[in-house]
Amino acid sequence: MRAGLTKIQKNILDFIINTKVSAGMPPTLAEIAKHFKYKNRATVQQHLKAIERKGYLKRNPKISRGIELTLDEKFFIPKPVIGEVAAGNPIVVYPDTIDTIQLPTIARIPKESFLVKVKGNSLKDAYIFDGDIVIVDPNILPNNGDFTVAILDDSAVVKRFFKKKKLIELHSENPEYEKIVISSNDEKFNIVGVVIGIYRSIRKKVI
Amino acid sequence: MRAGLTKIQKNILDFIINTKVSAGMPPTLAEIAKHFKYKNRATVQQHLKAIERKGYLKRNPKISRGIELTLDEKFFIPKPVIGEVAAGNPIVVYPDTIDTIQLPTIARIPKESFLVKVKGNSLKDAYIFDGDIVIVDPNILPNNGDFTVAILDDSAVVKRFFKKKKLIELHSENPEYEKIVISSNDEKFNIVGVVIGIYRSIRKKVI
DNA sequence: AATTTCACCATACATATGTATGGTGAAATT
DNA sequence: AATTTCACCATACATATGTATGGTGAAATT
Repeated sequence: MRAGLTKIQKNILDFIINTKVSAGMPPTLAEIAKHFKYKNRATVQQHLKAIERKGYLKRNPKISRGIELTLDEKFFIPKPVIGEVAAGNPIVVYPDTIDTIQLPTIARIPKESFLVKVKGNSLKDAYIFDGDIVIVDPNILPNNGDFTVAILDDSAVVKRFFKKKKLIELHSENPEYEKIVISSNDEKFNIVGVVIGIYRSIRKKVI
Repeated sequence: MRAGLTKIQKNILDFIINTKVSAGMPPTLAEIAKHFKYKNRATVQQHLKAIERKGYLKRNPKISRGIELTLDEKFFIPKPVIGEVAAGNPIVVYPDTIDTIQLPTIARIPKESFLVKVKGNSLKDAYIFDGDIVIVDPNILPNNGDFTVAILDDSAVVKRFFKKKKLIELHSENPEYEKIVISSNDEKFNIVGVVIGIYRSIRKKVI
């Protein structure tokens, strides 16, 4: 993903995506320059030109904030957002393990919330399936029974959350999966957020 | 809804919402002025001030396009989008009938597609439930087996689409419901679009 | 060794942008 | 009858904004 972009170009593209997500609109050249501590906008201009040439965005000439993203679908993978969420603990995706998740986000969703792609069928009895995308709010605390995204030993899971006296239980919604029990102060355990919605792509193919 | 706003203020607010949906960012004062054929931006400025005073938006001073919407949730009801879709045939919602739908839209979704709220459980075997929101693309033609939104005698339905020789069949995904059979040239029948995704709000309550 | 790419810089410019101020006339309210 | 609100107008201004042009030095490529 993001093939062909240099490290700096990728950072700028990520910043644009993030600004769209958090501010609801793309940044101006000056805002990008300020963020990357460039002394002038011409540098940004040249980077944008390069990124555009590589096909990752489209510019609307003369229009302020006229940066359009041309990524596949409306889904992006904005590392920075995740960085904020899991602070120094970037979420690792184990591609072939059940229950791990991928972390994309959609162009415009509630501030600071983000999207997560579900792998595996441990939640199928709650009608959440492999490939579904769940929308996660990192700013609310989970109540018992809520679906939560949690980090466990460098892998991220979506499970139903139950807090007991000294333990936390993570339940699946599929009898084939056993519940996970962790002590509340386990350092390898971290709650990322609460699932507030799910999204599923339905059409098999566009012909 | 939109209580307290004058007709003109409401139109301006709707235009802002629509611009956010279609262009991915709010308009500038000049763009609003152009759309409403105002000779200068000061008029727009004063309207925005009034709309802000009534609590429907928040302005970020000095920032271009710095108009933030403060509406409940991220859901709006942008008449114009629907108008395009059902062209002169506004979708009627029968609140107590099974299978009818409501038509809201989300702040940022694929261009020209829109959202539809499902009522009834006729699609439950496809894991689409009462209250789910389906995302509809009006620009693709349905293939057999696609979920489609169709208008039938002034009521809108979400069903699986099958085209036979001279007939069109609309199937439910629930054995309790019979299929609907219409002749292809029935004037009271109209395909609105194809369901490309579903969205479900999951959290019961924020405490 | 020569050339290209990459990542910056400075400067300049037309125009876009938000904002401030003051004004007009009609309609609604007090 | 006096006042306020509403819906526009014109003009002015500082600064934001995208863009164009030309330049430097390091790294990568040919």
